[in-house]
Amino acid sequence: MSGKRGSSKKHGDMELRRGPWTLAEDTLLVHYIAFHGEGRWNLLARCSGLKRTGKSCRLRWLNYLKPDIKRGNFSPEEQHLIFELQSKWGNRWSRIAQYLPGRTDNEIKNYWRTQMQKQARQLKIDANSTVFRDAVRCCWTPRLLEQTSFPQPTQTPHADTAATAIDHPPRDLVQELFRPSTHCRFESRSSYELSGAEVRNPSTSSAQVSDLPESSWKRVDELSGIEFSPFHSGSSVDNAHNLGDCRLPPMTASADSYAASGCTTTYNNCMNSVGDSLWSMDELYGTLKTWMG
DNA sequence: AAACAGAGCAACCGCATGATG
DNA sequence: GCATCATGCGGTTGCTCTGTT
Repeated sequence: MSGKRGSSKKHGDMELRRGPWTLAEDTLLVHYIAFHGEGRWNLLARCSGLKRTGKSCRLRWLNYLKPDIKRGNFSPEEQHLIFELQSKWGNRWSRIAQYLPGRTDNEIKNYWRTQMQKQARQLKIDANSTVFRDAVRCCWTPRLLEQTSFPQPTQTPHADTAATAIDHPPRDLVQELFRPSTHCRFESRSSYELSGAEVRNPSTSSAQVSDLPESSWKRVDELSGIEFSPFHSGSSVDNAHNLGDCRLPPMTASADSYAASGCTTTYNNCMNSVGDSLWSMDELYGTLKTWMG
């Protein structure tokens, strides 16, 4: 990147400030917007007396000063929604942010990078890999669901209506998004290879999801304006929703049998690494046992 | 207590897109 | 159709804080 933060640079005849905003600048910006409203950021930058670019003013307002911005940790609902929507859409942070009222794309982006990629690092798995997504879906999702209660939305968002504000994502959307996790199955043999490279079993990969009536998924589309059909195929992003059938080695099998099958690394890494972070070991074991009956 | 490392996050940049003349 | 400007988005940087040694 050219230029360090905190320095200033010429813009026409004016010396532009950069770097962290001061309280005085914040106050000035807030008051200006209170009187003149948002938008026309370059004009705002010139007329407000702020020695900042319009871009900088906009960013500061949207990411920090705007009154409805929510602060603090992400709730389980929010965490799960971020995961699901990122799986679906990739790094479309502004789009994802539309479904998390009060959260900014920047905040979500930072959250994803720090939290998710930290988990992936600990598991020694690529955060973008199917292995990691499956691990999160099967180990983390149920825990989030336990902690989750979704009040009815006050308004339904639409993918093409960026300015629509909601208090919560649509209940049906969330239920459908979360549904695949309830279909997780543990089989006696892992379909994963070492080092994060995965081999999926195409014969069973969507069996559980396919049990769902397609109409229910279409209903979600109508409500949310976004496509969550698990029946679509094609891009990897779309395929991320075909993961209703999660495969991990059974907990009761011996280590030797895993070693023989050559698929212990991912699983062991998972079990050895997750205890101090996203998942607690006790809860994870409990969840796994529940699933296994 | 000091030094160091890593995480978190605010802010910057380049690029894409849309609006306007 | 083209040029210019404004706005928005996603990737990246680097400062600050916190935990560890």
